[in-house]
Amino acid sequence: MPHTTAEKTITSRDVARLAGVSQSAVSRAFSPNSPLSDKTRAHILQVARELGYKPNAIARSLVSSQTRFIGIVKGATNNPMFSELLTAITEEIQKTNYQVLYYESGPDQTLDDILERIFQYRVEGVILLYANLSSRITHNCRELGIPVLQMQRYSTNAQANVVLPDNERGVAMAVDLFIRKGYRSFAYVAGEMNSSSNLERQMGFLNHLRDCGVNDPIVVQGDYSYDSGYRALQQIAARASYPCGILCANDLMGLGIIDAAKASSLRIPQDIGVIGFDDNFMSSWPVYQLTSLKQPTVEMAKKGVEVLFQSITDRTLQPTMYRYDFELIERNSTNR
Amino acid sequence: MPHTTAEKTITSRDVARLAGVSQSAVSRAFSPNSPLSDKTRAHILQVARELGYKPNAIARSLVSSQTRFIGIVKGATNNPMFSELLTAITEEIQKTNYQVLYYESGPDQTLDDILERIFQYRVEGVILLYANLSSRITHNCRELGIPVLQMQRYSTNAQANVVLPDNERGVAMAVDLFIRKGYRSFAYVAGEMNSSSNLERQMGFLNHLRDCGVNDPIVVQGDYSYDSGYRALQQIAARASYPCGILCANDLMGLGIIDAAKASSLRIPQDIGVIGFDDNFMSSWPVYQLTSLKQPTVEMAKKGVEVLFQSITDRTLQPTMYRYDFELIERNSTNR
DNA sequence: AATTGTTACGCATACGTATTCAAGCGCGGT
DNA sequence: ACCGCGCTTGAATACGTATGCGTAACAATT
Repeated sequence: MPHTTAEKTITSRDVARLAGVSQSAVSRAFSPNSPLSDKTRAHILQVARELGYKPNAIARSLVSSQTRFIGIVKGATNNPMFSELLTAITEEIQKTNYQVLYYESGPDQTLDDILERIFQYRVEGVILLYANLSSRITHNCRELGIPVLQMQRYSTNAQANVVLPDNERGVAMAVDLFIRKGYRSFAYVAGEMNSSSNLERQMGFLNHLRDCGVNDPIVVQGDYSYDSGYRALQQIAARASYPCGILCANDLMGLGIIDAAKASSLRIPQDIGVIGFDDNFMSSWPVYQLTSLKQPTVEMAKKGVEVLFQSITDRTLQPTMYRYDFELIERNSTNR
Repeated sequence: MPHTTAEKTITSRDVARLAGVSQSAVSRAFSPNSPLSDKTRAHILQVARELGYKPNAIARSLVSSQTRFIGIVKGATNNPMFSELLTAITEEIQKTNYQVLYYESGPDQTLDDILERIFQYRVEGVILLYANLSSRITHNCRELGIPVLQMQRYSTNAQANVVLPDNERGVAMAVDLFIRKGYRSFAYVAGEMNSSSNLERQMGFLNHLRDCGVNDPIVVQGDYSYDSGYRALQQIAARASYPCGILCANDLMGLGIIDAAKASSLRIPQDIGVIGFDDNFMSSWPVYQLTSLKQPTVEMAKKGVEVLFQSITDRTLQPTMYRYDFELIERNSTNR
């Protein structure tokens, strides 16, 4: 398609002509470590500014075969923690000279389309921001030699860098707190079944309880949503003995539990104690005061980006996994 | 920097050689409307698949001077509505053959950096996703002829396309509901002062109240946060007569109001009625049941993207503004 | 003054694709 | 048999930049 505007784009040649130097000099003027005398560099930059010249990153990408694109693919979720992560990761990438190509992954069918874009735009690294999707993107990216970072998702056959919380130690902290506070019966409200976080948390919870001599915790299937937490309480109430410690695979369900408990005139924290994951901003609100296991999201974002860049720089590097400790934020929901 | 991997990148020439055609034929094979016999096209695509060839979008951009990038700049906020908007807009763009370059705008100093990236990567259109930042990006983009879409933010000198809710009619609906339900005194909890949404809502509320013969509503300054809403109630309680209808510039503050009211043993909706904006997902939770003015975010995202693309296609087009009606979601917080 | 070492800079080319132009081809109409 | 037309295709070029290589300029050393 032809240019519809009459404006001519200003190239390094235009600057060169006006500055009385060669095009290469202009190019070097914009590459800090290129050999060029301070004097001419200053002159060129001056002329460039007057002309309103901006280097064309696309052309640069073509010749250097470095696009400086990082693809971020985020799954559908309304858990605010993923938005937090997105923000933290993006800010981290913005500190470098890389750009974020952002993709929203809806139902599975869209994955092929996203993959196509990632390949065609020669994205140098991919960050996966969801806990419960297939690992197809990881697979295909690896096939093409594109380094991958998975946040919040464990892979056994991981050909990807992985940054996630230490769920096992997290649930241990939760169990210990429950026991220390005198809760004697236990329940787990599960998140989506194909979520690796949920799997680890559920297994860890049951295992650690067994180690503590508890063999019959109630397990209710939820789906990470507030509503599923709300409904879960009714199932728990039907079978629980009190005081009962309820661990939820995320905060949203924990908040649902609390509201349902109030509606059932179960007392928190006397009759039931609740612990969630992720420390959503709502959890600190006075009506909730939900005890939560908080991930060091900013720290994890930093590490993830760092590791991904290492993989990009050194393509022979083996993918690695980093576990981060939760911080247990004690609030009223366990304050017996 | 030289390639660190030994893998050679596969180009259209490689495909051409193996398929026994010219490079131009390969190029045409991947452009649906280019003249090429079905037979050779099929053959080329077949060979391309075998070789694992993917067209290089960067090179394509260079020659066609169409990057197919849309820049999205999102402001710092933890209002979930902006995440919703981001999702909706991104999905809409993904239906086209454009890519999203995503930027997170922190404090004002980062704007220059973001602008630099937008220009250097030859972004074809920019979407601004915040209500309370300066219009510097809009200005600079217009100078360079880049079309801009502002969501949620009105500009008087708007050289930008603008999509936002009809705040005036929204507050009118709120006032009418309050009056119909019998609230006789009124208060407004303001959002950040440099937010255009807040300005319109505040002015509209006061004006429409005056039209209804109410001249002395209480106005409390908040900052869109839950906490500021919580604190606002105390100031309102000190001066209000009951029943009092409180309009909040967003839901988060409304939720704060509700929690604070409960703590002060003020009854909702008998003593005070609360209406917020944006219908956050928390607002429908049973403990809150906050009446809210909901924006048709998906519809607005669609229109915004559509308008932006029109501006990109026809650069002579004058920027336009679109107002969308709120939907009043009545819940218990006004159910006197 | 001659030599060496160092820095500054221009020339030419390459990156991978889209597109213009012209050529080749088959085919039907006069 | 000739011309003209539509359809395919290839050759050549352009997009805007980075960079290897060679040379010129200049400083430092003998």
